[in-house]
Amino acid sequence: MLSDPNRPLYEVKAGLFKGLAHPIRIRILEVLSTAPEASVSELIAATSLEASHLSQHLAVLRRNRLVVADRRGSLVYYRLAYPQVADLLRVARALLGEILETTQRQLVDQGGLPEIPPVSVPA
Amino acid sequence: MLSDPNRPLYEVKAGLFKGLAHPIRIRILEVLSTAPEASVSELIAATSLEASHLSQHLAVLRRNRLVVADRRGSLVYYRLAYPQVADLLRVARALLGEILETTQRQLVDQGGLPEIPPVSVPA
DNA sequence: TTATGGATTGATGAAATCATCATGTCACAC
DNA sequence: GTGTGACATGATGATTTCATCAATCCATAA
Repeated sequence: MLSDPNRPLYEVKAGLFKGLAHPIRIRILEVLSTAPEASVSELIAATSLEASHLSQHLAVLRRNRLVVADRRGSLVYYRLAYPQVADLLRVARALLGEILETTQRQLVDQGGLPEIPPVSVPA
Repeated sequence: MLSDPNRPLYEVKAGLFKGLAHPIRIRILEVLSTAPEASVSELIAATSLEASHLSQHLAVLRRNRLVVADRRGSLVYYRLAYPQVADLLRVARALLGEILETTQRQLVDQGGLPEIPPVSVPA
């Protein structure tokens, strides 16, 4: 595998997922999936994060080419770099729904009552 | 956001991506996407990893419910926990293709010759 | 020019992850 | 029972990521 010509590709792909591997960044991308764009101020409002903390995560998303930014006047607007990012989130949500549902059912089947009422998957 | 009822969902979803955020694990999932199942020995052969190292990554995948294992005799067979995992990889590959293509084009447009010939996206 | 609001960058320590190696478990043969 | 092959788990340092805070940059207003 070390000499696999596709190896760099796996790295890049893993980098893509790495960009997604944080709740805050998922949240940011979800917001940008529902609106064509959002300024940093709007994102601060939507996430209630401290500016610099949000900015750090935006930098990660930029580095992994998941979002693009452009400055207009004194504000910076962010949007998804590709519509496929929204696709990815959609597929992930579908998979997640399956996982949660199955896990839930397994708990019930094992005799123990589910501790938590069936979770809805709105996000 | 701290009081967002969907917050735990973002965490679970991020956990999902976290499970994917490593080249080796991507590689493992790609192998399992093309075959209905594979034993650990077969995965060792496919990845040329040391047994315990592979096992660690398989544990991560199991914890994040991306694969399931069952033991038959003295061998342990792994397969994707849900077909949607393959979907996710497919969508990721499509997005990755876009990213690489666009990045490539931007480099050319900026006047510098691309250092690397156009990358194919077979994996 | 200075000041101010909006956003990013840099530096720090805490926390999680990765890679390696040693140990432990499970199934089967003897 | 012992031994062996096939995997998994635990412990360790090295690396990376996260969260917080201070400092900086950039655009506009005064």
